[in-house]
Amino acid sequence: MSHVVYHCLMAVDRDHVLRSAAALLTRKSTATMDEVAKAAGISRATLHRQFAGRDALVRALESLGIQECEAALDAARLDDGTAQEAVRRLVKELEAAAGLLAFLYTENQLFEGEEQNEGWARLDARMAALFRRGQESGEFRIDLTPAWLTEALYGLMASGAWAVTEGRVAAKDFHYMIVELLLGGALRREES
Amino acid sequence: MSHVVYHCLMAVDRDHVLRSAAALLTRKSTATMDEVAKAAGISRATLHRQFAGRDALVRALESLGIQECEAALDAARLDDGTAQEAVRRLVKELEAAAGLLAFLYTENQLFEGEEQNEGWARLDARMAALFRRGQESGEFRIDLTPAWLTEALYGLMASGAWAVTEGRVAAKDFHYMIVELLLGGALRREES
DNA sequence: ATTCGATGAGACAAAGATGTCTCACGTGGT
DNA sequence: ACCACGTGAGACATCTTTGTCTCATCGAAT
Repeated sequence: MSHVVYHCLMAVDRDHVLRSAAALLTRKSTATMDEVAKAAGISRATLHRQFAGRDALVRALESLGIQECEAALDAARLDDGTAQEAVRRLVKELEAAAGLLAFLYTENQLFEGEEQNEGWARLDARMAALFRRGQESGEFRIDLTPAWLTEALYGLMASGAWAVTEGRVAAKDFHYMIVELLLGGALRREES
Repeated sequence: MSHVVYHCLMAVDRDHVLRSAAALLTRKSTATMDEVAKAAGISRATLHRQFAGRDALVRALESLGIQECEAALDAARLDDGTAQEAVRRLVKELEAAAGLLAFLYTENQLFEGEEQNEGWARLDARMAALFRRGQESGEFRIDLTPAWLTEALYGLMASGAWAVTEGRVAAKDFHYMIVELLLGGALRREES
Protein backbone atom coordinates (compact mmCIF):
# COMPACT_ATOMS: atom_id res chain seq x y z
CA MET A 1 0.00 0.00 0.00
CA SER A 2 2.57 2.53 -0.98
CA HIS A 3 -0.06 4.89 -2.26
CA VAL A 4 -0.66 6.18 1.25
CA VAL A 5 2.90 7.47 1.44
CA TYR A 6 3.23 11.02 0.22
CA HIS A 7 6.73 11.44 -1.10
CA CYS A 8 6.70 15.10 -1.84
CA LEU A 9 5.66 18.23 0.03
CA MET A 10 2.98 19.42 -2.34
CA ALA A 11 1.49 21.85 0.13
CA VAL A 12 4.80 23.59 0.64
CA ASP A 13 5.49 23.73 -3.06
CA ARG A 14 2.07 25.10 -3.77
CA ASP A 15 2.57 27.83 -1.23
CA HIS A 16 5.95 28.71 -2.66
CA VAL A 17 4.47 28.94 -6.14
CA LEU A 18 1.72 31.22 -4.86
CA ARG A 19 4.23 33.48 -3.12
CA SER A 20 6.36 33.75 -6.24
CA ALA A 21 3.35 34.39 -8.41
CA ALA A 22 2.13 37.07 -6.05
CA ALA A 23 5.50 38.77 -6.06
CA LEU A 24 5.72 38.70 -9.85
CA LEU A 25 2.13 39.67 -10.58
CA THR A 26 2.41 42.57 -8.17
CA ARG A 27 5.10 44.01 -10.40
CA LYS A 28 3.67 42.87 -13.74
CA SER A 29 0.01 42.03 -13.55
CA THR A 30 -0.05 40.72 -17.14
CA ALA A 31 2.71 38.17 -16.69
CA THR A 32 2.11 34.96 -18.63
CA MET A 33 1.89 31.50 -17.14
CA ASP A 34 5.36 30.87 -18.50
CA GLU A 35 6.77 33.84 -16.66
CA VAL A 36 4.96 32.84 -13.49
CA ALA A 37 6.39 29.35 -13.77
CA LYS A 38 9.92 30.62 -14.35
CA ALA A 39 9.58 33.01 -11.42
CA ALA A 40 8.63 30.07 -9.22
CA GLY A 41 11.49 28.02 -10.57
CA ILE A 42 9.26 25.34 -12.03
CA SER A 43 8.15 24.37 -15.51
CA ARG A 44 4.94 25.50 -17.07
CA ALA A 45 3.75 21.89 -17.06
CA THR A 46 4.08 21.62 -13.30
CA LEU A 47 2.40 24.96 -12.85
CA HIS A 48 -0.52 23.70 -14.88
CA ARG A 49 -0.62 20.52 -12.80
CA GLN A 50 -1.06 22.53 -9.62
CA PHE A 51 -3.41 25.16 -11.01
CA ALA A 52 -5.83 24.21 -13.73
CA GLY A 53 -5.27 27.50 -15.51
CA ARG A 54 -4.57 31.15 -15.13
CA ASP A 55 -8.01 31.72 -13.75
CA ALA A 56 -7.52 29.09 -11.07
CA LEU A 57 -4.19 30.65 -10.18
CA VAL A 58 -5.69 34.07 -9.72
CA ARG A 59 -8.49 32.58 -7.68
CA ALA A 60 -5.97 30.84 -5.48
CA LEU A 61 -4.11 34.11 -5.06
CA GLU A 62 -7.38 35.74 -4.15
CA SER A 63 -8.00 33.12 -1.49
CA LEU A 64 -4.49 33.56 -0.20
CA GLY A 65 -4.92 37.29 -0.02
CA ILE A 66 -8.21 36.97 1.83
CA GLN A 67 -6.70 34.45 4.16
CA GLU A 68 -3.74 36.70 4.95
CA CYS A 69 -6.01 39.66 5.45
CA GLU A 70 -8.19 37.77 7.87
CA ALA A 71 -5.13 36.59 9.73
CA ALA A 72 -3.96 40.19 9.91
CA LEU A 73 -7.35 41.31 11.16
CA ASP A 74 -7.27 38.65 13.83
CA ALA A 75 -3.75 39.48 14.87
CA ALA A 76 -4.57 43.18 15.06
CA ARG A 77 -7.27 42.57 17.71
CA LEU A 78 -9.53 45.24 16.27
CA ASP A 79 -11.71 45.36 19.37
CA ASP A 80 -8.90 46.07 21.81
CA GLY A 81 -7.94 49.53 22.98
CA THR A 82 -8.73 52.65 21.01
CA ALA A 83 -9.75 52.44 17.37
CA GLN A 84 -6.70 54.43 16.48
CA GLU A 85 -4.42 51.89 18.08
CA ALA A 86 -6.30 49.12 16.33
CA VAL A 87 -5.85 50.80 12.97
CA ARG A 88 -2.13 51.14 13.60
CA ARG A 89 -1.86 47.47 14.49
CA LEU A 90 -3.94 46.56 11.46
CA VAL A 91 -1.73 48.38 8.99
CA LYS A 92 1.33 46.83 10.58
CA GLU A 93 -0.13 43.37 10.22
CA LEU A 94 -1.26 44.03 6.67
CA GLU A 95 2.12 45.31 5.53
CA ALA A 96 3.42 41.87 4.56
CA ALA A 97 0.42 41.29 2.32
CA ALA A 98 0.43 44.75 0.79
CA GLY A 99 1.92 43.68 -2.53
CA LEU A 100 -0.56 40.88 -2.98
CA LEU A 101 -3.37 43.19 -1.96
CA ALA A 102 -2.30 45.76 -4.51
CA PHE A 103 -2.43 43.15 -7.25
CA LEU A 104 -5.83 41.83 -6.21
CA TYR A 105 -7.20 45.33 -5.73
CA THR A 106 -6.73 46.13 -9.41
CA GLU A 107 -7.49 42.61 -10.61
CA ASN A 108 -10.82 42.49 -8.84
CA GLN A 109 -12.41 44.75 -11.41
CA LEU A 110 -11.79 41.90 -13.79
CA PHE A 111 -14.35 39.79 -11.99
CA GLU A 112 -17.01 42.28 -12.92
CA GLY A 113 -20.03 40.26 -13.72
CA GLU A 114 -18.94 37.04 -12.08
CA GLU A 115 -19.47 36.18 -8.49
CA GLN A 116 -17.21 37.98 -6.07
CA ASN A 117 -15.47 35.99 -3.43
CA GLU A 118 -17.54 36.45 -0.31
CA GLY A 119 -14.36 36.83 1.70
CA TRP A 120 -13.96 40.42 0.54
CA ALA A 121 -17.36 41.34 1.88
CA ARG A 122 -16.44 39.86 5.25
CA LEU A 123 -13.17 41.79 5.30
CA ASP A 124 -14.86 45.00 4.26
CA ALA A 125 -17.43 44.55 6.98
CA ARG A 126 -14.83 43.99 9.67
CA MET A 127 -12.78 47.00 8.63
CA ALA A 128 -15.83 49.20 8.30
CA ALA A 129 -16.89 48.07 11.76
CA LEU A 130 -13.56 49.21 13.12
CA PHE A 131 -13.93 52.64 11.59
CA ARG A 132 -17.49 52.83 12.83
CA ARG A 133 -16.34 52.00 16.31
CA GLY A 134 -13.86 54.83 16.09
CA GLN A 135 -16.61 57.18 15.02
CA GLU A 136 -18.91 56.14 17.82
CA SER A 137 -16.16 56.54 20.38
CA GLY A 138 -15.50 60.03 19.11
CA GLU A 139 -12.02 59.29 17.82
CA PHE A 140 -12.81 59.46 14.11
CA ARG A 141 -14.67 62.07 12.12
CA ILE A 142 -18.21 61.20 11.23
CA ASP A 143 -18.23 63.01 7.89
CA LEU A 144 -16.07 60.32 6.24
CA THR A 145 -18.07 57.13 5.84
CA PRO A 146 -16.63 53.83 7.11
CA ALA A 147 -16.96 52.48 3.56
CA TRP A 148 -14.79 55.27 2.20
CA LEU A 149 -12.21 54.89 4.96
CA THR A 150 -12.03 51.19 4.17
CA GLU A 151 -11.61 51.93 0.50
CA ALA A 152 -8.99 54.54 1.25
CA LEU A 153 -7.06 52.06 3.38
CA TYR A 154 -6.94 49.62 0.47
CA GLY A 155 -5.94 52.37 -1.92
CA LEU A 156 -3.18 53.71 0.29
CA MET A 157 -1.85 50.22 0.86
CA ALA A 158 -1.71 49.67 -2.89
CA SER A 159 -0.12 53.06 -3.53
CA GLY A 160 2.41 52.44 -0.83
CA ALA A 161 3.28 49.01 -2.15
CA TRP A 162 3.84 50.34 -5.67
CA ALA A 163 5.74 53.38 -4.46
CA VAL A 164 8.06 51.08 -2.53
CA THR A 165 8.66 48.72 -5.46
CA GLU A 166 9.46 51.67 -7.70
CA GLY A 167 11.74 53.21 -5.14
CA ARG A 168 9.76 56.37 -4.62
CA VAL A 169 9.48 55.80 -0.90
CA ALA A 170 11.65 53.75 1.43
CA ALA A 171 10.34 50.36 2.46
CA LYS A 172 10.99 51.08 6.12
CA ASP A 173 8.64 54.08 6.00
CA PHE A 174 5.78 52.08 4.50
CA HIS A 175 3.82 51.49 7.68
CA TYR A 176 4.40 54.94 9.12
CA MET A 177 3.40 56.87 6.03
CA ILE A 178 0.21 54.96 5.46
CA VAL A 179 -0.97 55.10 9.04
CA GLU A 180 -0.05 58.72 9.53
CA LEU A 181 -1.74 59.86 6.36
CA LEU A 182 -4.83 57.76 6.92
CA LEU A 183 -5.28 58.85 10.51
CA GLY A 184 -3.79 62.31 10.65
CA GLY A 185 -3.77 63.62 7.11
CA ALA A 186 -1.30 66.08 5.66
CA LEU A 187 -2.18 69.03 7.87
CA ARG A 188 -0.25 69.74 11.03
CA ARG A 189 -2.30 68.98 14.07
CA GLU A 190 -1.31 72.18 15.85
CA GLU A 191 -2.97 74.00 12.96
CA SER A 192 -5.51 76.78 13.54
CA MET B 1 -6.67 72.01 -55.42
CA SER B 2 -9.29 70.22 -53.40
CA HIS B 3 -6.74 68.50 -51.28
CA VAL B 4 -6.46 71.55 -49.04
CA VAL B 5 -10.12 71.25 -48.03
CA TYR B 6 -10.68 69.18 -44.92
CA HIS B 7 -14.11 67.67 -45.21
CA CYS B 8 -14.41 66.01 -41.83
CA LEU B 9 -13.63 67.00 -38.25
CA MET B 10 -10.92 64.48 -37.57
CA ALA B 11 -9.72 66.25 -34.45
CA VAL B 12 -13.17 66.13 -32.90
CA ASP B 13 -13.65 62.49 -33.79
CA ARG B 14 -10.29 61.59 -32.39
CA ASP B 15 -11.12 63.31 -29.16
CA HIS B 16 -14.44 61.55 -28.93
CA VAL B 17 -12.77 58.21 -29.48
CA LEU B 18 -10.26 58.96 -26.77
CA ARG B 19 -12.97 59.92 -24.32
CA SER B 20 -14.91 56.75 -25.01
CA ALA B 21 -11.81 54.62 -24.75
CA ALA B 22 -10.90 56.26 -21.47
CA ALA B 23 -14.36 55.64 -20.06
CA LEU B 24 -14.31 52.00 -21.12
CA LEU B 25 -10.75 51.20 -20.13
CA THR B 26 -11.34 52.76 -16.73
CA ARG B 27 -13.94 50.09 -16.10
CA LYS B 28 -12.24 47.25 -17.98
CA SER B 29 -8.57 47.83 -18.48
CA THR B 30 -8.22 44.71 -20.66
CA ALA B 31 -10.85 45.68 -23.20
CA THR B 32 -9.97 44.66 -26.75
CA MET B 33 -9.64 47.00 -29.69
CA ASP B 34 -12.97 45.71 -30.90
CA GLU B 35 -14.66 46.65 -27.65
CA VAL B 36 -13.00 50.05 -27.66
CA ALA B 37 -14.22 50.63 -31.21
CA LYS B 38 -17.76 49.59 -30.37
CA ALA B 39 -17.76 51.81 -27.29
CA ALA B 40 -16.79 54.73 -29.48
CA GLY B 41 -19.44 53.85 -32.04
CA ILE B 42 -16.95 53.24 -34.83
CA SER B 43 -15.57 50.19 -36.56
CA ARG B 44 -12.32 48.54 -35.68
CA ALA B 45 -10.94 49.55 -39.06
CA THR B 46 -11.50 53.22 -38.36
CA LEU B 47 -10.04 52.87 -34.92
CA HIS B 48 -6.92 51.38 -36.47
CA ARG B 49 -6.78 54.22 -38.96
CA GLN B 50 -6.66 56.78 -36.17
CA PHE B 51 -4.38 54.86 -33.83
CA ALA B 52 -1.76 52.61 -35.31
CA GLY B 53 -2.39 49.99 -32.61
CA ARG B 54 -3.31 49.36 -29.05
CA ASP B 55 -0.01 50.72 -27.91
CA ALA B 56 -0.53 53.95 -29.78
CA LEU B 57 -3.99 54.24 -28.29
CA VAL B 58 -2.71 53.86 -24.76
CA ARG B 59 0.04 56.35 -25.48
CA ALA B 60 -2.53 58.80 -26.77
CA LEU B 61 -4.59 58.26 -23.63
CA GLU B 62 -1.48 58.87 -21.60
CA SER B 63 -0.88 62.13 -23.40
CA LEU B 64 -4.49 63.09 -22.88
CA GLY B 65 -4.25 62.32 -19.20
CA ILE B 66 -1.09 64.33 -18.81
CA GLN B 67 -2.62 67.18 -20.74
CA GLU B 68 -5.72 67.21 -18.56
CA CYS B 69 -3.63 67.02 -15.43
CA GLU B 70 -1.50 69.93 -16.48
CA ALA B 71 -4.61 71.90 -17.33
CA ALA B 72 -5.96 71.08 -13.88
CA LEU B 73 -2.71 72.15 -12.27
CA ASP B 74 -2.82 75.42 -14.16
CA ALA B 75 -6.45 76.04 -13.30
CA ALA B 76 -5.81 75.29 -9.64
CA ARG B 77 -3.25 78.12 -9.36
CA LEU B 78 -1.02 76.14 -7.03
CA ASP B 79 0.96 79.20 -5.99
CA ASP B 80 -2.02 81.25 -4.83
CA GLY B 81 -3.22 81.41 -1.27
CA THR B 82 -2.46 78.75 1.28
CA ALA B 83 -1.22 75.36 0.20
CA GLN B 84 -4.32 73.83 1.72
CA GLU B 85 -6.56 75.93 -0.48
CA ALA B 86 -4.45 75.06 -3.47
CA VAL B 87 -4.78 71.34 -2.75
CA ARG B 88 -8.55 71.71 -2.50
CA ARG B 89 -8.68 73.50 -5.81
CA LEU B 90 -6.38 70.92 -7.35
CA VAL B 91 -8.53 67.94 -6.37
CA LYS B 92 -11.60 69.75 -7.64
CA GLU B 93 -9.95 70.38 -10.99
CA LEU B 94 -8.64 66.84 -11.20
CA GLU B 95 -11.99 65.25 -10.47
CA ALA B 96 -13.08 65.15 -14.11
CA ALA B 97 -9.92 63.27 -15.07
CA ALA B 98 -10.00 60.89 -12.12
CA GLY B 99 -11.23 57.90 -14.11
CA LEU B 100 -8.59 58.30 -16.77
CA LEU B 101 -5.98 58.84 -14.10
CA ALA B 102 -7.02 55.64 -12.35
CA PHE B 103 -6.58 53.70 -15.56
CA LEU B 104 -3.19 55.19 -16.35
CA TYR B 105 -2.03 54.83 -12.77
CA THR B 106 -2.32 51.05 -12.97
CA GLU B 107 -1.31 50.86 -16.62
CA ASN B 108 1.91 52.75 -16.07
CA GLN B 109 3.53 49.77 -14.46
CA LEU B 110 3.18 48.20 -17.89
CA PHE B 111 5.76 50.58 -19.26
CA GLU B 112 8.35 49.11 -16.96
CA GLY B 113 11.54 49.01 -18.92
CA GLU B 114 10.50 51.39 -21.66
CA GLU B 115 10.85 55.12 -21.52
CA GLN B 116 8.35 56.86 -19.30
CA ASN B 117 6.55 59.85 -20.66
CA GLU B 118 8.41 62.82 -19.26
CA GLY B 119 5.09 64.50 -18.58
CA TRP B 120 4.58 62.45 -15.45
CA ALA B 121 7.84 63.66 -14.01
CA ARG B 122 6.78 67.25 -14.64
CA LEU B 123 3.42 66.65 -12.97
CA ASP B 124 5.00 64.88 -10.02
CA ALA B 125 7.44 67.74 -9.61
CA ARG B 126 4.70 70.37 -9.61
CA MET B 127 2.58 68.47 -7.11
CA ALA B 128 5.54 67.72 -4.89
CA ALA B 129 6.43 71.40 -5.01
CA LEU B 130 2.97 72.26 -3.78
CA PHE B 131 3.28 69.92 -0.83
CA ARG B 132 6.75 71.21 -0.12
CA ARG B 133 5.44 74.75 -0.11
CA GLY B 134 2.85 73.68 2.43
CA GLN B 135 5.53 72.16 4.59
CA GLU B 136 7.71 75.25 4.44
CA SER B 137 4.78 77.49 5.31
CA GLY B 138 4.04 75.32 8.32
CA GLU B 139 0.68 74.12 7.05
CA PHE B 140 1.70 70.52 6.32
CA ARG B 141 3.53 68.02 8.43
CA ILE B 142 7.16 67.54 7.58
CA ASP B 143 7.30 63.86 8.47
CA LEU B 144 5.38 62.88 5.32
CA THR B 145 7.54 63.41 2.25
CA PRO B 146 6.19 65.41 -0.68
CA ALA B 147 6.79 62.37 -2.88
CA TRP B 148 4.57 60.23 -0.69
CA LEU B 149 1.86 62.87 -0.48
CA THR B 150 1.89 63.06 -4.26
CA GLU B 151 1.66 59.30 -4.52
CA ALA B 152 -1.14 59.22 -1.97
CA LEU B 153 -3.05 61.83 -3.93
CA TYR B 154 -2.87 59.66 -7.04
CA GLY B 155 -3.87 56.59 -5.06
CA LEU B 156 -6.81 58.25 -3.37
CA MET B 157 -8.01 59.65 -6.68
CA ALA B 158 -7.90 56.18 -8.17
CA SER B 159 -9.58 54.59 -5.18
CA GLY B 160 -12.25 57.24 -5.22
CA ALA B 161 -12.88 56.82 -8.93
CA TRP B 162 -13.30 53.05 -8.59
CA ALA B 163 -15.40 53.34 -5.47
CA VAL B 164 -17.71 55.69 -7.34
CA THR B 165 -18.03 53.46 -10.40
CA GLU B 166 -18.82 50.50 -8.17
CA GLY B 167 -21.33 52.46 -6.17
CA ARG B 168 -19.54 52.22 -2.87
CA VAL B 169 -19.45 55.98 -2.44
CA ALA B 170 -21.65 58.67 -3.95
CA ALA B 171 -20.24 60.59 -6.89
CA LYS B 172 -21.14 63.91 -5.27
CA ASP B 173 -18.94 63.11 -2.28
CA PHE B 174 -15.90 62.33 -4.42
CA HIS B 175 -14.10 65.62 -4.05
CA TYR B 176 -14.93 66.10 -0.38
CA MET B 177 -13.86 62.66 0.75
CA ILE B 178 -10.54 62.75 -1.04
CA VAL B 179 -9.60 66.22 0.08
CA GLU B 180 -10.70 65.72 3.65
CA LEU B 181 -8.89 62.43 4.04
CA LEU B 182 -5.74 63.67 2.34
CA LEU B 183 -5.58 66.87 4.35
CA GLY B 184 -7.24 66.03 7.63
CA GLY B 185 -7.10 62.26 7.99
CA ALA B 186 -9.58 60.12 9.84
CA LEU B 187 -8.98 61.53 13.31
CA ARG B 188 -11.13 64.30 14.69
CA ARG B 189 -9.21 67.51 14.90
CA GLU B 190 -10.37 68.32 18.41
CA GLU B 191 -8.54 65.18 19.48
CA SER B 192 -6.16 65.24 22.45
C1' DA C 1 18.19 -2.84 -8.84
C1' DT C 2 13.52 -1.80 -9.50
C1' DT C 3 9.38 0.71 -9.31
C1' DC C 4 6.48 4.62 -8.64
C1' DG C 5 5.53 9.26 -9.03
C1' DA C 6 6.73 13.86 -9.94
C1' DT C 7 9.16 16.79 -12.92
C1' DG C 8 11.07 19.32 -17.17
C1' DA C 9 11.19 19.86 -21.91
C1' DG C 10 8.92 20.22 -25.84
C1' DA C 11 5.32 19.39 -29.43
C1' DC C 12 0.71 20.41 -30.58
C1' DA C 13 -3.84 22.39 -31.41
C1' DA C 14 -7.17 25.81 -30.04
C1' DA C 15 -8.53 30.31 -28.88
C1' DG C 16 -8.10 35.17 -28.76
C1' DA C 17 -6.23 39.56 -30.21
C1' DT C 18 -3.89 42.13 -33.39
C1' DG C 19 -2.65 44.26 -37.70
C1' DT C 20 -3.43 44.50 -42.68
C1' DC C 21 -5.99 44.18 -46.55
C1' DT C 22 -9.91 44.57 -49.91
C1' DC C 23 -14.34 46.04 -51.28
C1' DA C 24 -18.82 48.13 -51.26
C1' DC C 25 -21.42 51.99 -49.55
C1' DG C 26 -22.70 56.67 -48.59
C1' DT C 27 -21.98 61.46 -48.22
C1' DG C 28 -20.33 65.85 -49.46
C1' DG C 29 -17.97 68.70 -52.80
C1' DT C 30 -17.22 69.56 -57.71
C1' DA D 1 -24.11 63.38 -62.60
C1' DC D 2 -19.50 62.60 -61.10
C1' DC D 3 -15.74 62.04 -58.10
C1' DA D 4 -13.10 61.77 -53.88
C1' DC D 5 -12.76 60.43 -49.38
C1' DG D 6 -13.95 58.45 -45.16
C1' DT D 7 -16.24 54.61 -43.35
C1' DG D 8 -18.04 49.80 -42.09
C1' DA D 9 -17.84 45.09 -42.79
C1' DG D 10 -15.39 41.33 -43.23
C1' DA D 11 -11.62 38.18 -44.77
C1' DC D 12 -7.06 36.96 -43.76
C1' DA D 13 -2.49 35.94 -41.86
C1' DT D 14 0.15 36.41 -37.76
C1' DC D 15 1.30 36.40 -33.06
C1' DT D 16 0.68 35.38 -28.36
C1' DT D 17 -1.14 32.79 -24.81
C1' DT D 18 -3.28 29.01 -23.23
C1' DG D 19 -4.32 24.23 -22.29
C1' DT D 20 -3.20 19.37 -23.24
C1' DC D 21 -0.38 15.95 -24.48
C1' DT D 22 3.79 12.77 -24.72
C1' DC D 23 8.18 11.25 -23.39
C1' DA D 24 12.56 11.05 -21.11
C1' DT D 25 14.66 11.77 -16.71
C1' DC D 26 15.49 12.00 -11.86
C1' DG D 27 14.78 10.79 -6.89
C1' DA D 28 13.06 8.34 -3.31
C1' DA D 29 11.06 4.37 -1.34
C1' DT D 30 10.99 -0.48 -1.57
